[in-house]
Amino acid sequence: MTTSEEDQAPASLRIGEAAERAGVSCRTLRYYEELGLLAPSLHSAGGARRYTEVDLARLVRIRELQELLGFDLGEIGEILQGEDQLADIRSQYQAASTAGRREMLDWAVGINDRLRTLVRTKQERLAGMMAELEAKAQRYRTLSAELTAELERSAELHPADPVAR
Amino acid sequence: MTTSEEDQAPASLRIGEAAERAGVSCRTLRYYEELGLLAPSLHSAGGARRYTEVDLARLVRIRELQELLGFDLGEIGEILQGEDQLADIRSQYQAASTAGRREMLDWAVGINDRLRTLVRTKQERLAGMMAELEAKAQRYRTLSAELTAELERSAELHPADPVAR
DNA sequence: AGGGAACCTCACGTTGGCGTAAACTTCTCG
DNA sequence: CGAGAAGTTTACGCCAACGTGAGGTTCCCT
Repeated sequence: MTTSEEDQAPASLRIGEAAERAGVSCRTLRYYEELGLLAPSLHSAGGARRYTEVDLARLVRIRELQELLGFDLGEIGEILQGEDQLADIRSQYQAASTAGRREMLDWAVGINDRLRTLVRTKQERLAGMMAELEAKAQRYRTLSAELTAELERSAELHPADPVAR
Repeated sequence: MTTSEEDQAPASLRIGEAAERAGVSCRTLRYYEELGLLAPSLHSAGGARRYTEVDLARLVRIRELQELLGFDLGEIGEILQGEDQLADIRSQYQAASTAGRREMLDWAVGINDRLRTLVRTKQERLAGMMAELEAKAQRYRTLSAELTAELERSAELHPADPVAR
């Protein structure tokens, strides 16, 4: 009956495992920590970093903001900060005044809006690019057919083609 | 009767105009030229760069490959190179042997396929991200409603609120 | 218990993609 | 035709985002 604990296993990963699963280097993880982007939620007795699945999810999030949306690590820090504050609100719901909560919420909503707009823009640009690429692919198919026809004509003119075996 | 000339006007832009229209700096244009990515198709008598609309389109293409797809300038060079060769095929159609043309065409098709796959992948990841963002936005709306309700309850308990004017 | 793999903290090195200053020439417009 | 704006080359500068040792500690497995 572990109903109230759900997934209590910390499932702690060492830095090498975490890095490999996210497709980055150990150095990158330590660098993110140095920038205050991602701190392992646990440490071994000897001081080795231990990452949870939650940490890993955050890492993946960072990489998406970086690679997909093209933010630099400073901007990513600001974005995550707002969300972290909101997470705090939910867990310690009494911590802030109503007005303070409203302020934080509005801030997070603002970021969310901007992100969604940015994603939409990227989606549209990508769609445009995809259209061009497909048009080009179509032209390539035409060209390829022409070349094949040319080759066959040439084969008819010179039917004797020495082929081994 | 300029039927056979169509758009003969070179519409040549100076480097500053070209840069501004593409949203980059002059230095960037010179740098791209240095890397062999983008050469102005014309020069003034004194040696000043003159860009055509075609050049500008190429510049926009470079920027899309860079910002949207995240290629570095070296990779972009390789991509453009294949397409340039193919453009050569079409204009000087006699220049290469049939086999040679087939080879170039296959190369360009390969690049096109890879690009389309990459764009598709990005589109899917962006869609996933958008879904998360919208889910989050929905949660925010719920939270906001709760806060508003809380505020109104508080207003009923303390109706006397001194307001100027 | 012991030994190799993995981890730790400095701290300096590297690379891409331009920014910027200097010294000079060219363009363009009144 | 003259002058200020814009362009040219050359060359050093700069920052983000890590890479790469060095030298030492810890983990973990048998």
